Amino acid sequence: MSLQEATEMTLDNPRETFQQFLTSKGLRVTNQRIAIFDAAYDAEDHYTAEDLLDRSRKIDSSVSRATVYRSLPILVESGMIREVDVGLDNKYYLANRETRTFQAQVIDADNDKIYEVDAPFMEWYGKTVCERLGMEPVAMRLQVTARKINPSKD
Amino acid sequence: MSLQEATEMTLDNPRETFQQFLTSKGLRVTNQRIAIFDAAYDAEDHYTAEDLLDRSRKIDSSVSRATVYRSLPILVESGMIREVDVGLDNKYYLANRETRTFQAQVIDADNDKIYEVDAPFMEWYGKTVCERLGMEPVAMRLQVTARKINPSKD
DNA sequence: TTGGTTGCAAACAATTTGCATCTAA
DNA sequence: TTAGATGCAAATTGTTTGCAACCAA
Repeated sequence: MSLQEATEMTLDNPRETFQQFLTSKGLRVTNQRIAIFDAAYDAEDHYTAEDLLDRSRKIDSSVSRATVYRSLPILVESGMIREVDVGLDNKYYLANRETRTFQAQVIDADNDKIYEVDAPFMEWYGKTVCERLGMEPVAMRLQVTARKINPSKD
Repeated sequence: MSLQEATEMTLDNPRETFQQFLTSKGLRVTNQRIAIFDAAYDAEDHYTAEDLLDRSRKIDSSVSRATVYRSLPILVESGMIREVDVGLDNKYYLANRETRTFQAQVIDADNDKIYEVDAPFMEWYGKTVCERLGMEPVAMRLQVTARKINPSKD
């Protein structure tokens, strides 16, 4: 395996990417941070801080609630997960795997389940809205609360 | 003044409208609720529950924090005010005067100031996003965090 | 070696609730 | 008259913080 191949492999491995992020910021690579990262990046769906604590502890039982809360902003800043605050009781988080187009959230009004939906031209739309105020978008979110049209089947 | 004129006047008066809402729901018209309503509907800008408590107390000093919190959902349900949760530390509220087109929120990333902006075709867009999931929109929100393009002047 | 990191428990801040009292209808 | 509404203070919930012990670099 060439050095170049090794480098590429490394960059393909999300955990390595996260470790490099930590190092580049002068932060330490601790067992707890790796356990929390693995739990956070593996998850299929949205999760709360408390969910993440449970999942992290299955990997490293020493993980504390405080460390989860202290790690979440780091994970978000690294771009490996996204934060989604839809105004429910707590904030939700989500692994940020391939997605690059803008995502909208649809919240089922009957069970608070969150769906992520591609909304590509949202980007342009947000920019338009900002222009009227002489501003430029830093982040944007379309959030739709909705209800199943035919609730016979759930 | 005819009876018809009197009725029209009544319906034009927001406080009367709110009182009628209370009565129609079998809720009592109390001094505190009216004071809170007046404070809430008069406000020019967004406000928090705590802001509203201060404003209400200037009208009726007996208003308690608990009553403000208990009244807010009623005010929202009456349609006289709107709730805007942009994921900042607390929820914001806003008098809902004439507006009928869809509103987007632009949050200044530098000072957390919230701007309400008309976004009429959002309505259609939200519906489109929902259709893919076999749902219909109950409420929707476009929220854009943005920054002044030329921050020389604030 | 040593400054960043951790777990713990206490602290916080926003909101909700139990209860005795009050009051609109 | 009486069920709904209120004020107060205590409780709850999600999150943050101070601090002594710990450990990655």
